[in-house]
Amino acid sequence: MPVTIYDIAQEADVSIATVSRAFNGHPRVSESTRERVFAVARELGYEPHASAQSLARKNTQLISAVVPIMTSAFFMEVLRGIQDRLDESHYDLVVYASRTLESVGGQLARAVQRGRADGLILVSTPVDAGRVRQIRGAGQPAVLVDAHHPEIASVSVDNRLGGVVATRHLLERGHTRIGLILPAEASVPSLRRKAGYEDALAEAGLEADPALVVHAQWDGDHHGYTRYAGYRGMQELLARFEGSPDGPTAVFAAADVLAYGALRAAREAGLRAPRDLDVVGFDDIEPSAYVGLTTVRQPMYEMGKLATEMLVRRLEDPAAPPRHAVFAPEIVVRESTGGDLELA
Amino acid sequence: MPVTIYDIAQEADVSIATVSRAFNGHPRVSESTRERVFAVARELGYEPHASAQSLARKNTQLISAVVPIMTSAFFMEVLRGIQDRLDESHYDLVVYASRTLESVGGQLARAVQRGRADGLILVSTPVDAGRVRQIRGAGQPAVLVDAHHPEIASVSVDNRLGGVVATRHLLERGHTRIGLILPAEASVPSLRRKAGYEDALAEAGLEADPALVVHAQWDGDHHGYTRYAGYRGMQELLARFEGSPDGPTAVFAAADVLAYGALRAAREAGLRAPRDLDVVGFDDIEPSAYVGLTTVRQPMYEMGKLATEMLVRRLEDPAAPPRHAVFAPEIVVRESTGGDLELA
DNA sequence: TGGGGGCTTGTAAGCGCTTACACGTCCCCC
DNA sequence: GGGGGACGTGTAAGCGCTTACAAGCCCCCA
Repeated sequence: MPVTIYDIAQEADVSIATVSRAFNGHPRVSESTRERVFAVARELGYEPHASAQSLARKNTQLISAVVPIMTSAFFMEVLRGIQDRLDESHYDLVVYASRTLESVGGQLARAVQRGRADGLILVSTPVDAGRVRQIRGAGQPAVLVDAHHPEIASVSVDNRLGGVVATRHLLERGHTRIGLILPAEASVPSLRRKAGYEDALAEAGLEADPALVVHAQWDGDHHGYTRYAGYRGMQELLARFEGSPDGPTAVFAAADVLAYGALRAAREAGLRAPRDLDVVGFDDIEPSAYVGLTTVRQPMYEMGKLATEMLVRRLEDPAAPPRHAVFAPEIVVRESTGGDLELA
Repeated sequence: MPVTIYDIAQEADVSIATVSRAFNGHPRVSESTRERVFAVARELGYEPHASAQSLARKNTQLISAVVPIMTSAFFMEVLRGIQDRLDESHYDLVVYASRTLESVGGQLARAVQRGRADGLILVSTPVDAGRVRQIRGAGQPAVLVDAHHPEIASVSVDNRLGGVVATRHLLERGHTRIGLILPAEASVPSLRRKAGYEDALAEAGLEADPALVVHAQWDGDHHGYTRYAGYRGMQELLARFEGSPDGPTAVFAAADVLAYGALRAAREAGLRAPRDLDVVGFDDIEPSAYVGLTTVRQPMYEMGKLATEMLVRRLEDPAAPPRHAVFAPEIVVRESTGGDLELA
């Protein structure tokens, strides 16, 4: 039989209220009683019952995170940040990793069920009016990561600036014919990156050539964010300029995974980065360091940490207004654009 | 104010018991009543309160997974398997990602708190007698992944066989001087892999040369499973045979991350795989496909899925005996030992 | 026509905790 | 010496559900 607060009360010869107070650090419990209660509890191996506490306290000490698995490597980093911040608190983390953007709705519904969790972190999930209603209806504070909505707190990166930074880097290396590989399904972040690409070109007095922009074929998975999509995208780009002298001498892929595929396609076509072609990605997920990909870094770990920080703060002080934090992305120059090898 | 079962009962003019029955699909509720209840519930936006249900039903519909973050890429795959199986059930997942093996104890304690979750999945976490007691004491079924203990159900890979397979592959490619890079902190899996390495050598009539085995210097992180450790390990291996003709012509790294570092060190020393040196890893985490690393594949996704399957089964039928599933690892030949490039 | 049985529903007792309110002590000070 | 606080503790009412038990109803058959 599991031992309950009643067993402790009886054994320590006090009421259950006192046991509860002792366990919750209530100031008005005499030192001697407290010690006796703890002694008995230790002896009997008592541990409060989480569900019972949740019901009585009206909070679960749980935070839920909803993430589309499409962002796996990205998500790992965000998760690390979340966990690290959570370790300093009393919250545990419930993860809803949906496989597709369509299933996010269902996951979200589970995440915001009454009495399930106290707060919500939504990663890389676009929110529309319906979602906002769903979230607000739940009455739990929420923070978006890698997404934005005026009514909900968020942590993201300046995607447009990221596009600018990537493109400028390529321009500085002397390129004027710069290809752009986007995911087929145009997400808001990818569109902002494209805008940055165009802005940087304009800044340099260059006109954007639509022929240099490809929306990488979507194979139905991960909403177009796959190596395969990047591979096909690069092939198409190369095919467009076959035999022409106007082909791209550099490529900006709107996500690292796309860049990996692009690099592969280039290699198969006999083009090596950076010898024959410069390639820049976006995200800086872990493998990028291994493969030496120059990329625009999103501080994923920090984003997860900050989002959690904001959420925990809101939980402690519900009156705190939602904030919108925007990180400035930085370029990490590696071999794919002639940078140095990295040590480790 | 949140709407409770009482509101529905009142509005639908039935007792709360009937509302509860209707929601739980109890057979003895008339069709008309059921419909009325649902109609009212939809109208009022009712949703059962998870904590209250947990308390009354004595189950939480939550499963907790404890993972050392050291296995991040590995864990991602396992997590995918867990999630996919969980999606078919009513369980949600609480993730305890500890940063070090030391902190696993604390995470475990939280995971098995009374009333927190119904079952437990422990990934890559060695369990000793104390842990077993901790787990059994919680009274919730548990399954280990990438670990083993006679008393607890588990899903793992035959690590010794993996070592054999990796080494045989190298032997078949004509190598006789095969280096072995292990993590500094000898874990059970890594020791089994080493045993396999030795067995395969013996099988080929070769004697294991201790000078070819290095325990990669530990930088305090991830328990020795880092690229940096592999990098230093490879450097040491090369240093040992500097100027000697007996140096290794191939290397088996007991984990992919170690192999990444080893490849880097080799490259810096002017050695390219597979031109000058063959390299085989272990795990087949995602980046290995990108970098073209030949490796021994652990079916991480399947392991996560099966572990969850076993756990859910135990939850449905507590009498079911714990099983021990062992997968046979397979080698995936890629460029680092002269294999083909992979498409995507 | 009366009694038994199957349906449907309600009553009420938990599940294990938290906490508002109240009560009794003891001490201090005027 | 009596009143007012502080302090420590107990009583009991929830928190929002589930479910055993019982009751009412209707129908059927002897």
